[in-house]
Amino acid sequence: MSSHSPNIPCALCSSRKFSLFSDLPEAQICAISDHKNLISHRRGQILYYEGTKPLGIFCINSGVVKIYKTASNGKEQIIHLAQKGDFLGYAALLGEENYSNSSMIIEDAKICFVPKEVFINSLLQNSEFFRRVAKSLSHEIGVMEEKLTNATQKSIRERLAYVLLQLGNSYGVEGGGNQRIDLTLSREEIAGIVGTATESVIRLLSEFKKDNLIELEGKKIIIKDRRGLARLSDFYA
Amino acid sequence: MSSHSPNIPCALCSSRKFSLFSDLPEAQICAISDHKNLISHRRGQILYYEGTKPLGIFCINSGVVKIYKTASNGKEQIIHLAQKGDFLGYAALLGEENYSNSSMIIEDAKICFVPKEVFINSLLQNSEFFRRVAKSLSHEIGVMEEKLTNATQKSIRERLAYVLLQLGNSYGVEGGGNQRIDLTLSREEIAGIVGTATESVIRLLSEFKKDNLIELEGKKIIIKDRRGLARLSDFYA
DNA sequence: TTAATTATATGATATTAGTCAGATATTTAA
DNA sequence: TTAAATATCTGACTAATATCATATAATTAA
Repeated sequence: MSSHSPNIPCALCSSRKFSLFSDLPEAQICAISDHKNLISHRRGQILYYEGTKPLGIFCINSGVVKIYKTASNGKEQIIHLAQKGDFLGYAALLGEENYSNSSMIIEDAKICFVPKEVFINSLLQNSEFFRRVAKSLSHEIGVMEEKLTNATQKSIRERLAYVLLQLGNSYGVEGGGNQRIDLTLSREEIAGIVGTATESVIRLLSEFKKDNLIELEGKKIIIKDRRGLARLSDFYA
Repeated sequence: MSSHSPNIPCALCSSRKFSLFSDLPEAQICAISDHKNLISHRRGQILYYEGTKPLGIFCINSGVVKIYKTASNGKEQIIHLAQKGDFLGYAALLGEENYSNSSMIIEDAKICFVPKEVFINSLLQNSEFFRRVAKSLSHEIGVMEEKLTNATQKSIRERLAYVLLQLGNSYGVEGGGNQRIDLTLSREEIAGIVGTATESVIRLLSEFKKDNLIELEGKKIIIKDRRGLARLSDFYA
């Protein structure tokens, strides 16, 4: 399923500029580069499972990964979609806990694995790097607070509209005045992001289409009216 | 409203053993001690508001503080109840962002304020301390993931049962085979923790009482049947 | 103490969203 | 290519929970 690719050095990595590694000094980049492992993954592959022990961190070079928890009712709550430049698993590592979530490739990906010791040593040798990692963790907490508040205080319609806008921001491709979400998600996965039933997503997408807010082309969603969605999402920005 | 108390040194602080400061070396304890400020707060007082700039961190010596976000519908989502030994505001500080939430005293409290520079210097001078803070941030992320998943995948009844069990764990006083939650929360605040309407909390509490799971004495809740609540919460532990 | 305010409680109703069932479309595997 | 499996869609129904209204109790202020 997964395959090792030519191990391009971090110094030449095209996604590094998007990542926490972006300003690391030469020496540390080399140390990490020497110990990392670039692996190609196909859609559907699991990167790690909730409850298992983290042995290092993952750094996404390309592709998209969903981070999710499986609820007691069997449904997936998607916490986050991670892409190019994002780090995965460093919270579990720094928290000295097992993974609190699972992760699965949803768009073919190339991902580097950096062993725990190498990553931790980099942090300890470079407090500026440590600060950036802490900053990222802290930011994540604020994001989660926002998600929790939306989940409890907003309707499914509002949340779906908001999710579409966010997907547009992260994966949108402009064209003909519209914005095409260039990411293949099943209705069930969209439901997992919103935190609702698959049928509800299907119904609401039909409704949004009828109201000329979006266009549907199979699994692809094209946003036609961002303002309209923003109004619906109760999120004016 | 608030008053300065005799500025007891951190070295003698009774709540330090519960906090991230617990294993700090003597020299740093003194540095912090020299710059901190112990202030007494009454129920209802605001410690800080969402959107404002953090100037330091708060360390709770005694009392209880609610950390919450105000949703666009005006309702409060309570993120967390903080007590003795808990740190507040360090995520915003390390995230170099304004506060992502507000905090209000709900049980008269004594709280130390440690200025930003003093706290950051301690982190940079002591990487073990920095690691503990990062560990705490990381743990918090896992907790928030769990809360989000519960919010989207569980019913209000399940969530209320679970919240009562948690309040019992944190503020419970055993007696007569029962567990009294020794914390005054309005029904509205409980609704804010669960993420529901006040009337729903009132109704469900009445139902739990009818089913002999709890006892109600004004605002105080006595848990009579932890197993029953655990079963109801769909959380078997 | 009394009045005013606020919190709690309960009923009635409306709305939202979940579940179940069946039809069609799409994807995958033989 | 065809069959099987899976995903999407739609309708009908149900259940959960929010909202609104009103009554009572508790708390606060005059």
